[in-house]
Amino acid sequence: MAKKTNYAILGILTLGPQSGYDIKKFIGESIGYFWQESYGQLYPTLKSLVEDGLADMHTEQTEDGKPDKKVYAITEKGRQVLIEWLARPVEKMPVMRNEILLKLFFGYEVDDRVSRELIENVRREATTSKEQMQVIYKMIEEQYEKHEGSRFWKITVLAGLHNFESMIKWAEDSLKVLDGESL
Amino acid sequence: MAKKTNYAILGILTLGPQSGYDIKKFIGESIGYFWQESYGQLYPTLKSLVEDGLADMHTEQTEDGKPDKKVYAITEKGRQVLIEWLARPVEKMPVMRNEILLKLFFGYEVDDRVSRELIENVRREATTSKEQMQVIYKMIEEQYEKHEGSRFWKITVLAGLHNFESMIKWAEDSLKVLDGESL
DNA sequence: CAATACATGTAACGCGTTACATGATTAG
DNA sequence: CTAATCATGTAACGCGTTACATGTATTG
Repeated sequence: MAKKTNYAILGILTLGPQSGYDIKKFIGESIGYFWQESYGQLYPTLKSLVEDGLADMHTEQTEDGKPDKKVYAITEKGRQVLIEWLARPVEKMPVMRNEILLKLFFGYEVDDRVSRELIENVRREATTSKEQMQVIYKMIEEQYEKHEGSRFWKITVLAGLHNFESMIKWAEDSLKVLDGESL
Repeated sequence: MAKKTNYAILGILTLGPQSGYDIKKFIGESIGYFWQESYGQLYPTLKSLVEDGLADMHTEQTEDGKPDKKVYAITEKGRQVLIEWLARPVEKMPVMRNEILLKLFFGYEVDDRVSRELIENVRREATTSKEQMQVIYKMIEEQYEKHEGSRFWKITVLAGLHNFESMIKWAEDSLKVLDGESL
């Protein structure tokens, strides 16, 4: 049960019974900016959750030619396993491998314009992402205020917001440093 | 040559000929907060770099019982491959999987104290890391000002600095949101 | 006396992505 | 008419970590 995918799925199932396809879609529309799953992980994991008694499955007929929809629901045991994981402290933050920083670190090997473009690209993308985060934040405030999860969802969006904000500031500072200015 | 390890090693070799052991050590003392390599990757990759003519290797006798030190140096071809990679735009930022945010997202399933502790832990660790980054930044200013790489190294340290700063701010804001305050 | 630094390497394992396989329906 | 959406799944592949294997010298 070490694999995080298990817990991600169990967590999403607390929001209601749904299919693998639904889960993938939900991820894309909510936690996608800090978590993702592929079908190659999703479907086998759902199967194993049922085998371990952490989820139940029942099929739903869809009259037309589509394959039967398999709807999964979290069990009481599953909820307990999830809660136990949530309460466990995070072992260690895995050291991210940041390709952009790696390239910048060796920037002395190339023309300054190469590094400058790299940084400006980050600024552009971070600016767009920040705006999206702001929209999502307002959406939660307006549409999910009553939901028991709203405070927690705001917190995760806030993380993205602060992160992209810091990237924008970093990009601006970095361009100055590139030009030889001292901060 | 898709594997990033290749370029990381080639980049480090631009700073001078060195062994696999040296490279690992260098990573730990410099880019370790955004890049890491294990011996399981390092040694086989070094071998393949030599096979591809991107690096040269010669052994150095160490009189005592230690194994012969294998010193690697980047070749002209290796430098060209590195530069070509540096100039290539970053394809896509790989979506990080952030376990802390995943836990917080499902915070409604547990007592608030669980989430609060998670956040306070982040703040503590980020505070320590930020201070370390500040020390490193000053160290670069004082000891490497003359090196052609200093501007680029400052930029990468700045990224860590901004990142940890934003995590601290996020943690503070999040604790307020947890208490029901609106931002 | 134990742990850490020095020094190199391989094998096994697990996780995660991508590509493949299939096929109907609906929206542009 | 073509692309996207709905819907499930498997197989292959690659990357990266961890554990194993070996052995000396130095530092605390």
